[in-house]
Amino acid sequence: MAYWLFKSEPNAWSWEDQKRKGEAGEEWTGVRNYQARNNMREMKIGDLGFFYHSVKETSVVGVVEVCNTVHPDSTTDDPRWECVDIRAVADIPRPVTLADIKANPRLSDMVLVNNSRLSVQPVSEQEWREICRMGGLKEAPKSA
DNA sequence: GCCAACGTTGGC
DNA sequence: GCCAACGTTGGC
Repeated sequence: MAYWLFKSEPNAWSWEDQKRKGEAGEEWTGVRNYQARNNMREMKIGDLGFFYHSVKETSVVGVVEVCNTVHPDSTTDDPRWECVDIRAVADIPRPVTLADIKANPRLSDMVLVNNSRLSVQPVSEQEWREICRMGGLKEAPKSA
């Protein structure tokens, strides 16, 4: 069971859009970066992730679950690009901003802080619990 | 809107 | 295989 973080610019694909897809979830398309793709290759059904709004809000706003392992990205014919499917699991009661994360020494090793351009990134269990706590989630959501 | 950081492309 | 040029991302 691993933890991840998915970044999206809300103008392109927002947490609201993701929630609208409900239980069925949606393909996480559009990744054109090898490192991010390789992270998706590692994902298993039931892995949990944070949904992060980049650019405008710069905050963690939701929790998602991986509901389909990696497969070709339907938005391109280029066989190099693959993606997983994710579905919304829970709102973060109090969104955790990038400023909050940067201000927390326990999170100083987060990829989000040190490699801001990687759009799909791993999150350690400690980081996962800390952000859940900061966001007002009493306990980290369990996967179905 | 600017710019730093990073990734990719392509000439040599 | 190196590196300059270019494009994109994303924080501020």
